[in-house]
Amino acid sequence: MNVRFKFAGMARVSQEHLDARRRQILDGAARCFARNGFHATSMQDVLKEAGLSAGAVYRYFRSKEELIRAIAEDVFGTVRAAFESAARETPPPLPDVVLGRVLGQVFLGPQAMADLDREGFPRLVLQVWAETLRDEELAATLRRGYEVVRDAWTTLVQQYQRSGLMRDDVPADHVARTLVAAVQGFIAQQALFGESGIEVLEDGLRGLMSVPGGNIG
Amino acid sequence: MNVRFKFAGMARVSQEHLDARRRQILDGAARCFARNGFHATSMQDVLKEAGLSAGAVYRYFRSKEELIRAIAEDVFGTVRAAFESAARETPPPLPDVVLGRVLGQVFLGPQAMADLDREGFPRLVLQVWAETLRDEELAATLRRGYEVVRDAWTTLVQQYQRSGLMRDDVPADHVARTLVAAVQGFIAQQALFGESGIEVLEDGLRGLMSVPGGNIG
DNA sequence: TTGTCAAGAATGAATGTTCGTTTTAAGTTT
DNA sequence: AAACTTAAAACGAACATTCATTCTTGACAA
Repeated sequence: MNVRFKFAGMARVSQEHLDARRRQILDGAARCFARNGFHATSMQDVLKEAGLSAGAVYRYFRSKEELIRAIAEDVFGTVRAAFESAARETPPPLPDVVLGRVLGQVFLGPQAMADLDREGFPRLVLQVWAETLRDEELAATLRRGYEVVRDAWTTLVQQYQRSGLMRDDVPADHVARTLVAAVQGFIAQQALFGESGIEVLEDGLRGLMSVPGGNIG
Repeated sequence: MNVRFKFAGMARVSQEHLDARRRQILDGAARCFARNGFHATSMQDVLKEAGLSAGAVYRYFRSKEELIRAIAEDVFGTVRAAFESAARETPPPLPDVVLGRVLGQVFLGPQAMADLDREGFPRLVLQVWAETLRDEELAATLRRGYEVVRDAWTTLVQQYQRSGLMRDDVPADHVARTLVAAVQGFIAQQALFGESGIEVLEDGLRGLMSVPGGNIG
């Protein structure tokens, strides 16, 4: 390279190389963690899966906890992006279609976690949820993201209500939370009981949408 | 000694005492595990919480794994019982009511896990899900239980369909899975975002039930 | 009732192992 | 050869589990 000044500490390898190494570690770790959880996976498991030595990995992540957090935030980001992009569609499709879009994005979407196969990702989500219960910083991050998602979905539901598509005597954010819950539950089922098509949730919502009434309360 | 019959293994303390000790260990362990997860909880944490020594605990449970499995199966049982009893109600109430019953049972129900407070139980459920991904024996148990629940709920949905309450061009078991997913997702939300009333899910379903149409497909 | 005793129940310090992390030495690139 | 990265050995801490020991219980003799 024709750089004239070389400062002490100047990187010897390109930024792309550094980024690729980081991603190589994250991908290997994600595979391990999806398989065995964070705390039953040793750093040596991660090293082997990533094909690197301890020194290498500890150059990119100061500790196992930092690695776990990086993975968890990747997962948060992927899921959150799926929820947000589906809520932004105009005009808003009916709930069954919206939830189908979310799941499509989560499982196939713009490859934040490209390296994980379709069954790996839901497993990782469950591990991240469990870890979130132990790590107040992760919990705070998740809550912040969830608030944004819930607001977007509440707005979506209010559009249904204003257009007369949905009764407006139920709080919009209760409906929003329920839709989010359906997706979360479906992800849990994918992890626990194996893969199944997105149409399961779509059909399920269509069935529910055809039930008249419900108690006024 | 002129004792005529002395059986080896003759109980020195009452069966109630043994049962109470076992429960004391399970309750302490459940509190620890709900707080910190299975693998970030040491046996010494469990011992302290239960107020017993290592030897005492290892008399009742051969290993940490055996303790984890006992806890997990308690959790499975509690959730499964809630799903089953709600599905058995005749005549079947509308979906919003049925799901409300399930949640009521899970959070307040016949105290299988009496010792855990309301926020503790959903946390424990998430930890058990995560552990289930690592333990094929737990996974098999969960799948067996889930099949029974899904069958019961499919039957319930078929009753809706036969009575004309729900369109019958969607597979009943897809609707059943969706209802179960909504409950699972709600439990996850309880653990991750804090408590909220059962009426959130009830209202949410009522809102959805009032949406007409949905694509035929 | 009271005292005795064998066996079950409980203890907690000790054990060997495994973990995350650091250090050190060899290698690679420019 | 300088600048920097990687590999591998090594370390202390923490872990699950064991075991020699002490305490407790309840049947039975008197």
